[in-house]
Amino acid sequence: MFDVILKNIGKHITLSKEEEDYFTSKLVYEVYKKRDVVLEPGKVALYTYFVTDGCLKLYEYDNNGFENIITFVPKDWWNSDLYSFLTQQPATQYLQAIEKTELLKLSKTDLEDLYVKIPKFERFFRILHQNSHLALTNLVRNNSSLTAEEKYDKFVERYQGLELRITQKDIAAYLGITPEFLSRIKRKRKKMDS
Amino acid sequence: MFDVILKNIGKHITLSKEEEDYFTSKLVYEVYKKRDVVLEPGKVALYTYFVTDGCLKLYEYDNNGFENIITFVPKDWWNSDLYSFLTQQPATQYLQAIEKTELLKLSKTDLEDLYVKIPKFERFFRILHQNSHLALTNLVRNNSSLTAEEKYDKFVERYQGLELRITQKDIAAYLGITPEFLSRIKRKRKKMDS
DNA sequence: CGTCTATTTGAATGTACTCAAAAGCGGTGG
DNA sequence: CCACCGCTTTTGAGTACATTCAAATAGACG
Repeated sequence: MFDVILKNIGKHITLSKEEEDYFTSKLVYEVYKKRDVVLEPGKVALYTYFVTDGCLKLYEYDNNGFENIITFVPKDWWNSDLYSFLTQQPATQYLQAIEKTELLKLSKTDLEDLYVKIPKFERFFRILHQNSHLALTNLVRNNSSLTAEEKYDKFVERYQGLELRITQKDIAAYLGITPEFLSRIKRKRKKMDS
Repeated sequence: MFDVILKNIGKHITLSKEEEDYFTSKLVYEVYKKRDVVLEPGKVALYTYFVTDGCLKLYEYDNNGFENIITFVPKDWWNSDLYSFLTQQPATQYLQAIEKTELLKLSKTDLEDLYVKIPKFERFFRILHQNSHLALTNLVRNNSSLTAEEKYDKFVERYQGLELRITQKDIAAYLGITPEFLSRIKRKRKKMDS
């Protein structure tokens, strides 16, 4: 049950058996059905989540009432409403399963304790946020220099096969374009392939 | 000379006098004139930079040959070509002074040593990257849901007064719009003000 | 099977871009 | 200290990429 997360952590730090046991004792396992909501606006993000199977979407509504998908959270990824989790203010984002999803959650207080008891976790999350920083910088660059068509290609490339499990509507909401326009892009693709 | 950076670090961790001295002994002070290049593509980012006065821009050229400003680095901010700094591969980004700029640089090897000798720095940079993660998530959201006009307003709001020291061309390159279009936005603003 | 939502398609529209040219401004040399 | 050069900013006209709204079709789920 903890194999996936221990392997994920093992990429950056090495834990002793005791440390692994202490860490996993703080994790709570949960299963969500398709469309189940893990976190929603108004509630405080008490946990950060690690997906062991399935996929979540992190999104919110913009001022025009459009669903704006911030990121998908597939297997082996960590996420939460980061602002809410850090400040313990009410969330503004939804975290929702787009298919049956299994995850492990870790509470803010347990994480803070973990930083103190096993400082290697400072390193682990330093590297994790550092990588997010890098990935988001790339995303910002892409979004401002690529056309919708090119963004779609990058998306397919990056999420390797995940695009087959996500609805077009959600992909459009992630790319920041209308579902209608994404439909036109895909039609064009099909024509060019044949 | 080290006041600004020690205060910056003191926001998140507390160092003893010895730790402060060890840390500052690793810093190298440099002054750049307007338009001087701090880092350029092809060279490896051996350092991460902390600006104590002035302002840098971090940018690169996209596939269409347009200058794409990733971020401005004003006083009290850290930055570098993060990918190059972490992997020690050649940089793809330019780091350049947009006005006379004073900075402190810290080498990759000294930083790695620092993580080992004073693990509190893991915490410090964990928090720093965590905050970048948060800020970049906001930026991605803004970029996909706001019009160019609204993005400009957010920019002015966020960089409080810095927009007066930056050319319109650079602001446009940061916002991902043409300088011509930014000019039209500002004209519209002036009309509405009067 | 029926309902509800997602996807496709069409036509009109809007936001931002391209290219071109004029005006403004800053830095440098005489 | 002024004049000139080069770069930035402004303005105009035409265009492209992506949206809006509407309606038809397809597909998912109970």
